[in-house]
Amino acid sequence: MQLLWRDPAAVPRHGPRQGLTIDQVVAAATALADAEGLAAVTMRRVAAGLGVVPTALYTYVPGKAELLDLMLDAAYARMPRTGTDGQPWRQRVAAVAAENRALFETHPWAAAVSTVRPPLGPGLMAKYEHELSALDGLGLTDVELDAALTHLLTFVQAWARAAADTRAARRESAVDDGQWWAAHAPLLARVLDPRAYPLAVRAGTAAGTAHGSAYSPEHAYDFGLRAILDGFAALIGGRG
Amino acid sequence: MQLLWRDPAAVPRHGPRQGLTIDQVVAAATALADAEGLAAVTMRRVAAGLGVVPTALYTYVPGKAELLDLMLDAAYARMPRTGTDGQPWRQRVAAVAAENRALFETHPWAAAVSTVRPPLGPGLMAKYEHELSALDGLGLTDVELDAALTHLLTFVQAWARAAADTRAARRESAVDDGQWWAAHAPLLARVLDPRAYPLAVRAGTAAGTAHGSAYSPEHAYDFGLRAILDGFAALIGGRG
DNA sequence: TCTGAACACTGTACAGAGTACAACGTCCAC
DNA sequence: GTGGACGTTGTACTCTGTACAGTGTTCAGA
Repeated sequence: MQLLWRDPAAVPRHGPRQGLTIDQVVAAATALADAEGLAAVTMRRVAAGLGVVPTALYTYVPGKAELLDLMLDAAYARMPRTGTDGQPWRQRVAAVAAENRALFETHPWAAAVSTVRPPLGPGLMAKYEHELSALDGLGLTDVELDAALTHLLTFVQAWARAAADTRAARRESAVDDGQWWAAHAPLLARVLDPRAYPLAVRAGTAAGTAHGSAYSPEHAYDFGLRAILDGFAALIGGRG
Repeated sequence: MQLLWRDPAAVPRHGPRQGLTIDQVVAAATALADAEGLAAVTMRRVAAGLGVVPTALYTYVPGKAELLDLMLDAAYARMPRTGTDGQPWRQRVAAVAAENRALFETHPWAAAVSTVRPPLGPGLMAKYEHELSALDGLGLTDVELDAALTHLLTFVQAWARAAADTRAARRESAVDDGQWWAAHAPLLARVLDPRAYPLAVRAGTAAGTAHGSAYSPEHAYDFGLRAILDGFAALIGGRG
């Protein structure tokens, strides 16, 4: 908490000066995560990138978990915030979703870090304030405001995780979808009996041929966002 | 794949008989995950529970990832499936959500394992077939059917992850919400200026006092499920 | 019935993770 | 000037997944 807000009360008076700053540590870790994924962010590698021994980082940060918190709050702080005053509410909410989607596209690791007991820092606060403003003025109660935003953000994060997993699976399996299908076709043909699973085979085939693969992040995002907007519309409209 | 379907073509003819079965291995790993969480599922501990050396497991399973796939498919297969024929569609869909919620409550680890390129085994197929049937007959296209189910399941899984994280945070932080709040109150009061973050402070306070904590899984589930059902209603109704 | 290949299982080993701990050197307040 | 506080380092520990060589067991074919 003190770290997140860069509390001046936490800086010591005695001793040698620190050779680095917290922001340098956070920036190095973020660069590593952007380039090679969250798994590459080890204390050893972050330290090596800064020309320092691993345990030296522990004077800047109590542990790895706190470092991740700082990375996330800093990423929140850097998010571009679109001005959508005067636009219809559906566009405003869609813009919030798009901003979060963009965050997860520039920082795929951000979708993977846990967000409960979130990093209550300046970046998150600014983000929260901005996103609430997009939902304000629709006649929702404060509690509904918070719940609606939480619902929207949960969706975008879950989608981003799925999309990232899809990319990762595609990359690391070294076989593309066609080869994978070809390799498993004999067993699947024997086992996926349309008589045993009529709906599943029908819907699965339809989705697969429509999207070109079993799961299409693009289609899932469009469908999900539309469903959420319709759900909000019912909540607003139901009030008259 | 062959493992998931217990393909008889994969059993060898020569050599000594195996002292265990795949199902025993999967059951031991599942019991461990249920009791102590996914992090406790290490090859060493699973092996120890079976009275065997860690590397012996590699004759049953190519690696840890495949073991998790098997655990998940087995859990899917064991899910109780409610019969909801004849009920209104909102109840049918709510029942699907409740079944998945129950899965994540008996097996919290299931929410944490990645589900893209999912374990295409008998358990998943039976689950998929059953859940599609709850959404069938509403006039949706096959592609919409799949997308709607994916959307619903994504929500329940994301919710379950958040709920599990909430429980974990509560447990391991050793301080309850009141103590945490008291410890950080001075800094927060200095830093959370209502003039800087008017909406955030207002909505955050409202949500916090309404639920007794910053995030209420129960409320998030009710709100989210309702929003999703309303979204589906718009999709169905918009067709006439 | 005997033999060789196939296989299950064991023990050892390795690289890499987070971080605790003691030692060393630098700087400020008195 | 000096004592104590602090930054940084090197070493070490436990734990992870799993590769690899070795040992013993079992079955198919001669």
